[in-house]
Amino acid sequence: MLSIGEVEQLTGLSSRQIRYYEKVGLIHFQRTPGGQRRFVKHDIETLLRIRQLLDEEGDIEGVKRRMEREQQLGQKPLSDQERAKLTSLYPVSDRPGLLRALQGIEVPKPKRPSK
DNA sequence: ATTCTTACA
DNA sequence: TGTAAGTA
Repeated sequence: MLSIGEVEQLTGLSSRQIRYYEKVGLIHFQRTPGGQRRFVKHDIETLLRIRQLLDEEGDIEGVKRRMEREQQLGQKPLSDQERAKLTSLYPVSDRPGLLRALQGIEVPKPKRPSK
């Protein structure tokens, strides 16, 4: 599971935007007992999708309508091509890491110097 | 050090 | 949307 800080770093979205999308009901996240948000692969995809739709639609309502319609039609797994497009719309700090995260590969996090 | 919510130049 | 404030 990823923290909001890691998701910011990974997607280039601000924590403000992430929390706002949740606030308006476009997405919801799991919470730790302490109330902190926890993110999984699918959340990353959805967050990037929201930003993409927001650009196309202009407002939150437009995004909501399109997301509802997609739900009714059923979601399909992202192709490598769609993944590439989704991650190249905006600058991200670690695109290779983002691509791996979207494919479910564990992204190594900087840890304590063990040597 | 991080994250969370609320409020506002 | 950014950011400051006061917590957990």
